[in-house]
Amino acid sequence: MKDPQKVTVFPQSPDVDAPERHKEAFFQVLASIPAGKVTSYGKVAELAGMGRGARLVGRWLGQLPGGTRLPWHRVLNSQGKLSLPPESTSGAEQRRRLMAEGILVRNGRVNLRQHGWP
DNA sequence: CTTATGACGTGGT
DNA sequence: AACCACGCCATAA
Repeated sequence: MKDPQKVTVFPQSPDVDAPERHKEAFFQVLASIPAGKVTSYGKVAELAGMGRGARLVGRWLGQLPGGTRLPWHRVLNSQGKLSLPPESTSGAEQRRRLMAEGILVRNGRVNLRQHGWP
């Protein structure tokens, strides 16, 4: 328990600190995506036990600090397409990083058959 | 309290 | 492949 104050006396209280666990799991999953591989927002959510939290994963990725070491660039949509605008700074950076890991990006998309993880 | 808004996903045209 | 309509869900307005 992170905060003893939140330990409720009500047996059926809502799980109020689920978001904290989710974020924790989210970081762990993100950090475990191997170089040279990619996964999807939905898959990250699933692996982190967030259910249908794909959009939330996207939000959190966008909030990562600029200098993070976490491989945010290895997360694409379920079709293997980069969701970041290709002309944007971050979009170009994502493409650059993927290519640098030996992942071919053609028309803003990568081959999941080849680089999909898990 | 309602609407709008997404680094989303799925299913149908 | 491209588009669209919904569903989803936390946040913002």
